[in-house]
Amino acid sequence: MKAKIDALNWKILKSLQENARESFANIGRKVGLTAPAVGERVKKMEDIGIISGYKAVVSHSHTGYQLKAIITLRAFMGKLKPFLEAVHSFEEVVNCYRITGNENIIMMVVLKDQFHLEKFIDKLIQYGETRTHIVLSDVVSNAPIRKSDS
Amino acid sequence: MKAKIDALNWKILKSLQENARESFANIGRKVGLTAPAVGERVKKMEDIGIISGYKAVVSHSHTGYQLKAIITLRAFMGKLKPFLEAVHSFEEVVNCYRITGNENIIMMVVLKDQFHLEKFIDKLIQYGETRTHIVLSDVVSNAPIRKSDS
DNA sequence: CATGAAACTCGCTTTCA
DNA sequence: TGAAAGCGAGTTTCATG
Repeated sequence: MKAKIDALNWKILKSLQENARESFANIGRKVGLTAPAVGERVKKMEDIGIISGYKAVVSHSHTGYQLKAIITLRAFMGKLKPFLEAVHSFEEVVNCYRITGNENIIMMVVLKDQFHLEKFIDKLIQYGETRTHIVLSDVVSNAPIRKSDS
Repeated sequence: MKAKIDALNWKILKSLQENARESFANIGRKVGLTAPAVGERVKKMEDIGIISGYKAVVSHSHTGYQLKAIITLRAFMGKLKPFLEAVHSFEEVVNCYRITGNENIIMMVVLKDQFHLEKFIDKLIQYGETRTHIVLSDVVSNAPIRKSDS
């Protein structure tokens, strides 16, 4: 689980979180290593699981999903498991977490418009009680993990 | 805002969302294009804003943040703006949204342990009333944007 | 298509335990 | 002395005009 990450690896992680397509040669120039050395360190971090992948960030608004919402769900008796299985097939759901508290599920969803939202909520109603919050603006979006100043 | 994305571009987006470091040549083989053709399409999607970046996904648990929480904030009078400025400097905050409803802010935070959580909540108390939900498990994590079946 | 750059492999060297 | 890490050269693959 725990892994010692030295200062050089933190610099590499910073760079890859800012631009995952940056070349190892360029990263090497910034951190003071040769390209193969960077490649080796990156591969090791992938193997250990520190780096779990590389994703292109696709704009929701540019792909037709203008509306974002946070929806909490308080699942009915016996309906939590069916929901957990079904949620993977809901294309609207970007993030979904099981949480403690009165509601057991919280999810971030993207939608085309208010009609789409209405239809989506209707789809959820069989699983439990929902509460919906419209997202007015993104303040912080997937901030990079930085070196913990412990 | 809205941009026509054809089937080929959706395939390219799918590939880049699965692995942002995949070479254009490889993507080309999968979708039936040459490398330069893929490069051109990708560049255009970057210019338009459909692709807004490429990020390495770094594991929270492997970097010392074992605890995840969702915290809502109901800001005190006059404290919302100061919070919105300060939140960018909070390394614990991965996502933060302004939302409608009784609470005006919701954020996803990563923490080292329960003591870290306690300290973080103390830091928030000056801005408003908080409500904390511990994340028990990730059900869906940054799901890729797929073609809307409209 | 052609050229320059980048990624991978390998063998050599240094360091530190 | 053995393991780990970086470097440099050579080859293959890739990006871009």
